[in-house]
Amino acid sequence: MTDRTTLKDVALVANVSQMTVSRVVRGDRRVSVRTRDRVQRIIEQIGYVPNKLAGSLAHSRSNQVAVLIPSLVNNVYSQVLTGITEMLERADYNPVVGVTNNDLRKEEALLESMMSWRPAAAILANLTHTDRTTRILRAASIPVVEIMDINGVPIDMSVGFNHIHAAQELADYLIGRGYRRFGYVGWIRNEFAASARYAALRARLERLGYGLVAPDLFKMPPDVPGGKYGTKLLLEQAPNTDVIVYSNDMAAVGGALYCIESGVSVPGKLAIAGFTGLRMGESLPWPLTTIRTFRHEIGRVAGRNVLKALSGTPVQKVTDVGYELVKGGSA
Amino acid sequence: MTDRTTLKDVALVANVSQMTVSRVVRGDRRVSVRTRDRVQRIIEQIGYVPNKLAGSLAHSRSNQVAVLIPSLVNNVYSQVLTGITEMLERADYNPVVGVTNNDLRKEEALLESMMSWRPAAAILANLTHTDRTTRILRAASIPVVEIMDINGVPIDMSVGFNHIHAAQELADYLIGRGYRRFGYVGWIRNEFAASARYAALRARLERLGYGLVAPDLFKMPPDVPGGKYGTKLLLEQAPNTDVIVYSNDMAAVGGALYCIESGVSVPGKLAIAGFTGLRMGESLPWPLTTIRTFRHEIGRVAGRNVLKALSGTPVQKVTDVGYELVKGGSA
DNA sequence: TTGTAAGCGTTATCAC
DNA sequence: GTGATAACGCTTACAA
Repeated sequence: MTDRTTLKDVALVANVSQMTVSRVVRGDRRVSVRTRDRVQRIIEQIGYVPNKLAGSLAHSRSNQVAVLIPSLVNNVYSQVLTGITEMLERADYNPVVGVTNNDLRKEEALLESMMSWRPAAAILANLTHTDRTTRILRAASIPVVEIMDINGVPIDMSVGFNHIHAAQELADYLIGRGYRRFGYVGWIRNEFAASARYAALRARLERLGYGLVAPDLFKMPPDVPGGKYGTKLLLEQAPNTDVIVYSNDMAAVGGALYCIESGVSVPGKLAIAGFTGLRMGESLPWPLTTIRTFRHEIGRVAGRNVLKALSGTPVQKVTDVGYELVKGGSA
Repeated sequence: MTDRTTLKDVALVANVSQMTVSRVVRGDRRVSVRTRDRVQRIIEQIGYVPNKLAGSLAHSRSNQVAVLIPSLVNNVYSQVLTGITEMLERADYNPVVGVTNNDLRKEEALLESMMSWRPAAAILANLTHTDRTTRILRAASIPVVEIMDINGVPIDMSVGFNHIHAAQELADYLIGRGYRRFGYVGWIRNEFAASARYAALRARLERLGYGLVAPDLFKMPPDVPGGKYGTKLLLEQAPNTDVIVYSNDMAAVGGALYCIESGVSVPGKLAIAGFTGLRMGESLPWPLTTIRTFRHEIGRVAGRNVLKALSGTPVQKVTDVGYELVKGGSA
């Protein structure tokens, strides 16, 4: 409705055919240097911008990638998205972003809307989707990367780490350190990965005969104030707790602030452990014991896998970027 | 290359013309109820997904909005982006996201790439751009919203608040509280809004005869560890400092943690003030004095303005969503 | 090296 | 209400 300049306009001025201009634009070799230079100058002059709607339609393939993430407020996903855009931009792919708010129906609806753009690939979070979502993705037969969790069978490819192993390793470490009375703060409904970790932690502890006190914080966002408040609640409910595991480092920092403010000695009286490995945790008086995860790396690998798959390079189905148990001073 | 089902396929099965199917898909009233129902059933059955590449080309108008933001790691922008997507999704517009890393050249390059998709509108950060960026946007004659800063003349519309006023108000408040020896921690190069605030703060203080000590932290990210380390440096350099202003709340929390760890009493010995109003600041032993800004709201208003402009509703050029001085216990 | 012609899958327009 | 036809701006496949 605006950019009225088309290939034809350029061609007219340059006194060549549209095809020649098209070739110049796409960097096709089969154009004489003289012609190419002249056409390029004219393109600059009249400010021609290629129309990829038309291009992709004709080519029946776009350079857009559908990206569906659960949340942007959660720092983890912004870092993942940063990694994704970094890689995609290099190859001139544009991410089309949708935020699902951990709602599988919304994921489905957004995906459906995005599929109309015939994206070249799709990246989405977790391995759990509605049947319809899965069907749409399968039918599209484009590269699909499911990120964060690798504990299951991906539609096409998955990139992440094993949340269950991570939770178990943390549990074992804490038990090894002698903690016995566990508390948990910060789970939020519909966060698949967090739920999986919580379940794994609880299962591990139960098998070994230890309990896990978790106040009903399902609706509480696992951020700093939530962690602080949750800690207060938990300690009121179970004053003997000797270690609290938080669903993420933000909540753990909140717990740390509660302890500092209330004079609860850490880890002497109460130990604290987080999950995610935000840089913030390193700044506490005692470095936070946590599971460091590689969010940025997950994004980058997801992006790279998309590009590889699009260029026909074979890609491994499941990529485990791992995690790292950080043995801090807080537990 | 995949979804071979087109309008034609549906039309064939339904025994109507493509136009009728097209009307049904777009919810055009001028189709008999019977035909509509039948066509819709068939669409469901054979799993037809409209191709918006073709649609937008014919219609010469897309439902994509180009969104260019400086960074996703900075929580502020993820919140803004969340607000934007929320509004756009309601009207079935998809955001195409680019991350500029505060680099105007990159902004220009990304914009150029995105313009090929003939976005219906564009949202980008700040009022400073390359000449080329401005020219491209002007030439496109689509709604353009510049967010965060409103201190200047927008290309089309702007949504944000006055960073200079905010910085001045904070300065005046702190001076009113009796602080005299100011320190500053956390500015990062190329962050236009942060730079503007720093400059305004410094100017205000100088005019009133007070100095401002700022170690060379330009390359240091204004996050929690950066704030903690910067505070240490600053106090080594100027031990008499009685108040430190941080470029954002993350850095301020870092400063707070430094004080807690080193036994520096706040605000007795040293006062602390942040900027942005993250929830985290409320969890410190003393609520953080800060300037609360409305990131989510900025995003929502930006999105709403885009939708309004696209629907022909008149929109005000400059929207000031304001800010709020939070008088906490830390200063 | 360059050009011609036939799509790509929609929608606008105007008949019927 | 419904349908035929011409765009939309580009690329593919050939031809020259």
